[in-house]
Amino acid sequence: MRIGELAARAGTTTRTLRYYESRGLLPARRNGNGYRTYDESDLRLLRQIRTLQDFGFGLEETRPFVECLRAGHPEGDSCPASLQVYRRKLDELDTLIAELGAVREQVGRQLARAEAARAALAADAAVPGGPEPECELGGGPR
Amino acid sequence: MRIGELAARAGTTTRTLRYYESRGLLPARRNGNGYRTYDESDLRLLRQIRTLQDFGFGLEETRPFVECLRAGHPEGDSCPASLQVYRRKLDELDTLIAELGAVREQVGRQLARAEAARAALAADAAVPGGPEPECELGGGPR
DNA sequence: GTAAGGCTTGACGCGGGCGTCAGGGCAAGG
DNA sequence: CCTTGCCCTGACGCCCGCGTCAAGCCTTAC
Repeated sequence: MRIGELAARAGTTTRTLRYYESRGLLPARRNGNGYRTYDESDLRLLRQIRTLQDFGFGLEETRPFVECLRAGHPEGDSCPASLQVYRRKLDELDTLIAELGAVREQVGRQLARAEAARAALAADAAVPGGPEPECELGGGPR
Repeated sequence: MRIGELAARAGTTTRTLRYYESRGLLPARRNGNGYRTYDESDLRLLRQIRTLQDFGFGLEETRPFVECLRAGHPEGDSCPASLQVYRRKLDELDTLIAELGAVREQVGRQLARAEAARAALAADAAVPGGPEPECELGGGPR
């Protein structure tokens, strides 16, 4: 199988495969005319890489899985190094999710506060003698 | 106030301020010798930008807040455009958090599955006549 | 013969928010 | 006069995973 076919079968591009090879992740044999040649096991490695990438793993983080498969293990995560990557990733995810949750809460509070302030302004404006509108209020609470 | 002092007072760098100016976010007056000159209101704008940046807002997303302040409003989020940015950000955060949560779950399941598989292997190995260990099991469940 | 479609390497672009270096000016103090 | 310390502009670097263009070779079909 040549590079185009492998790329198509894995739902990626030839550029990506050459990039992986340049990183030493997915080396290829060459046939007589210099073309890269792959087999089914390469497809397996590639699919492992792609799955992890979709999970947000960096390329380097996929390396233990690939090496594990190449070592003949049944799954990419059959080796301790892969499990370590899983655990690190879980920690990272938990930390990140917690941070994002905190930010979300803060932003939500800011929004609520700002909306309340605008509502108060609008109420004042509706009262005779209240402060005049300060700006283009076109997009008020609708 | 010159650029160095403003940067120090906002806890950032001169490079950052020049970058903001290049993006049109924080323009500066110039004094006789070409030095940038800022006042307290610029510090206010800068602090607004930095706060939002810390929340993970992109620079462009801070623009409505800055313009709102410059228009004379009491807060950067006193204007409808800023509220819209808040809302978009909340949506983005919710989406992202949900995605990360899903990934976290998947990775967690993969880890559990892989660990169970290794435990089964270890158990087999402890049984006389079981399959021989396939690899360096040094990092088993500890 | 030639056009097509796949393959090769090499190299630049991108996005975001700056860091960092190069090369030079301005003002004050010893 | 010289140093020190601030300021200036311009430009390249970084991170990451590729996209995309350039220029050219191999093979097959017509």
